[in-house]
Amino acid sequence: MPELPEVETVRRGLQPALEGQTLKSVIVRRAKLRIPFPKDFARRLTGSKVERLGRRAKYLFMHMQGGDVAIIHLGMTGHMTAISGKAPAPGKHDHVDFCTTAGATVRFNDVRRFGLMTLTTEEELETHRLIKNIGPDPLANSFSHEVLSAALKGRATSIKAALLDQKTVAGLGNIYVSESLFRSGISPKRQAKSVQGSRAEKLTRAIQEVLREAIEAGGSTLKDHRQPDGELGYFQHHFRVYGKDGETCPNCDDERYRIKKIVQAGRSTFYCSNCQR
DNA sequence: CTATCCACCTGGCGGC
DNA sequence: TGCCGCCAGGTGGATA
Repeated sequence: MPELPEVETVRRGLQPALEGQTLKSVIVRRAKLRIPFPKDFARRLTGSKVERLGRRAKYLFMHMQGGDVAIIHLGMTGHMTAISGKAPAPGKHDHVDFCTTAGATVRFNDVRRFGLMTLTTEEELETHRLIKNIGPDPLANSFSHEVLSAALKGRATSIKAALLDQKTVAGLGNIYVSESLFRSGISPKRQAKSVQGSRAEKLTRAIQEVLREAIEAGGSTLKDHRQPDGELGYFQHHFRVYGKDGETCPNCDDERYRIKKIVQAGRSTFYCSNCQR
């Protein structure tokens, strides 16, 4: 499911069930997702209070009283559901339950198991191996077109590949890269280093707009994504190019340039060759 | 450093 | 109905 807007939607949706609550039990039903759980994962979290939920790019953080931080990534198909009252029997892909003393259960489900959970501390969060190399979060105050231009400078790879690379900007995935490039009129095939000046400004604006609108819409539900209350996201209805190959472009509407689907770095890209240069 | 390929997993869909 | 290949919102390690 999850690019930045979906993860942010999950964070917001889990706040009522978790923030300020004490974990009565943590049940891990599978020792390993993408990476093994720390052996003391459940023990260290049990009995602690969740101070707040944070997010950096596609990573969700559970900041615990006492200084521990649980790092959670949803991979491709991970989602989290907040259940009030008695939780139903876990299904095949319900890998973890966080149960609070207030009687709520937050359940992590991940069909493909590309997600991960691990533990660190406040002091070591910024230097954690999963976190230390990722680039700026595009919705953070520190992000700007200057930061983006600098990250793209000198890079011969395509702008599509550069934006998917979490070291450039952290949080975009396959959907929102295509949508951002469309909104800024930039071809996904253009060399990253040529996106400078006004192009970088337009792209920065487009990225921020797309992400904000998507969060507002509860993210995009293609298959797996659900908000923690079970609601679907509905930003997929606002896609302009993603998954729309063969349709006419919503901008130029010119029959001669229908939305194209190409493969870059092994991933599909959707764009209009007329509007994006 | 870069680019490419591949592995990690499961499930849904289309074609035969 | 079954089998097969392909595809999917992500990431990171190996390789050249």
